[in-house]
Amino acid sequence: MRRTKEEAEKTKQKIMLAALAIFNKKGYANTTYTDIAKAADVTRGAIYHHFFCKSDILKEIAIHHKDNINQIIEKRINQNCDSPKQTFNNVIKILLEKLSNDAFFRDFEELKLKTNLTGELVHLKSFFDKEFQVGVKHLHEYLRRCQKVGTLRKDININAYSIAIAAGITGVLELYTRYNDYLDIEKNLPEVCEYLLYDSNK
Amino acid sequence: MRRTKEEAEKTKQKIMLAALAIFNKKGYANTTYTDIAKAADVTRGAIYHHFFCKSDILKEIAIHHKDNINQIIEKRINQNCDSPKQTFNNVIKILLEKLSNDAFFRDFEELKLKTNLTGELVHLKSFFDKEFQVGVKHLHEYLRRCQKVGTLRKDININAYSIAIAAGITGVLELYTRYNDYLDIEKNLPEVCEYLLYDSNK
DNA sequence: GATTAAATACATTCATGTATGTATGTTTAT
DNA sequence: ATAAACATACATACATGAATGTATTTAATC
Repeated sequence: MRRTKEEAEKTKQKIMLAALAIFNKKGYANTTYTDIAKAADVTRGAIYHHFFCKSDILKEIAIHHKDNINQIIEKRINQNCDSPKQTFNNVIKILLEKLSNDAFFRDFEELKLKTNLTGELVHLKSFFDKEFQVGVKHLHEYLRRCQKVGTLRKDININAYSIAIAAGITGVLELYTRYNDYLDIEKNLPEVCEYLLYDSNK
Repeated sequence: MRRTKEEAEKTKQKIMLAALAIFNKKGYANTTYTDIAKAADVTRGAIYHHFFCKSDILKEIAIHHKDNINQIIEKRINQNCDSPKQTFNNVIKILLEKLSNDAFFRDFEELKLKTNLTGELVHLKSFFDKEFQVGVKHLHEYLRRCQKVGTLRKDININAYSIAIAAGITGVLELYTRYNDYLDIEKNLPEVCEYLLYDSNK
C-alpha cells in the first residue's frame, strides 16, 4: 500500500485541491474529513497521514497559494510609477480576469472573504492581517513615489487616497464575487473604474 | 413554569440577541444550541420551543433587523434629489456611525460578510440577493431622476455609475469592518469619500 | 528488513432532536 | 367570579447519529 515519494506528494496536492473546493462550497466549518476524502478519492487515513488537523490543510493551502491578490497588487505598484489612477484600473482588470479564469485563485480568495477566522483559524487571521498591512504600507510608498515623480498631485492626502484605492478594489471584488451574475461588471468595467477613483491629473 | 406571553416574547428576543453575538464570535456553523442556551441563560428546550431549527433563528434575526444597510441607503435616495456625490458621502457617513454605535447592527452586517450562505442557509442568500437587487434598481431610478433635475451629468453611464457607488460603499464598509483598527477610516472619511467617487459636477 | 503511505477498524465525544414532565398562564362554562 | 379544562413555556432526560482521532494493519518502497 506504500506509494513512492512522488506519488505521496501528488496525493497531498490532490487532498488540498479537493479540500479547497469543498471548503468553498460548503464552508470550512461544515466540511468533514469524510467530505474531503470522498472528493479527493482517498480515505480519511490519507488525510490524517499528511495533515495534523483540518486547519492545517487550510494553512498549507494558504502557504502554497503564491498568487494572491496582495501579491498581484504589490507586483504592479513596485514595477512602475504610472499614475495611481492608471495602476488602479490595471490592477482591477487583472484581478477580475484572474478571478474568472483561475478556479484555484477564485476559490481561495472567495473562501477568505466568507470564512470567519476565529477558533482554530485565528493564526490564519493574523497571517492575512499582516499581509494586508504590508500591502497598505507599500501602497503608501508607491503613492509617495508618484508624488515625487509628478504622477500624483502633491496636495493629495496619501492616507485617505490609499484607503480610497483599497476600498475601490475591495468593493469591486466583493460585488464581482457576490453579484456578478446580476451586475455584469466586466462589461462596464472601464467606466466603473473611471468613476470609482478620483484622478488627480484631470 | 409557564410564563406570560410578554415574558415569552422577551425570552425569544433574548435568545436571538445572544445567538447573533455568538454566531458572530464563533461563526454560525460552529455555534451549538448549548452555546446559545448558555449565553441567553435558558435551556436548549427554550430554543427548540421558539424556533424550528438553527437557521430559523438567523432568519428571524434577519427579519427583525429592519435597520439594515439597504434600508438606510433607500431612505436617503428616496428622500432627496441631491447630487449623487453628496448622497454618497452622506450614506457612508451614516453607515459608519451606525456601525460604530449600534452593536446589533454591526454584528449582523459583520455576520453577513463572513457567513457562507449555503446548505441550510440558502434561503437567506436569496433573501439578501433580492434585497440587493431591489436596492440597485432604486439606485438606478434615483440616478435617472438626478439626471433630469441636473444634479448628475447626462453623459454619465448610469449602469456603471451605480456599480461604482455600490462598490464604493461596499468597499468602505468592508475595510471598516475588517481593518478599521489599522486604517482609522473615520478620521480620513471626508477625504476618502472625496477621492472615492467621481463627482460629475466638478 | 526497516520504514512509510494509506486503508481499516474502533473508541470516544458531542451535537441534535425528540419525547416527556411540570408548573403556570389562559380560557371558558357555569 | 371562579373553578375546571386546556394550552403553553420551558426544563430534563435520553436515543441517535455523526465526526473525530487513534490504534492497528497492509503492502510496497527505500
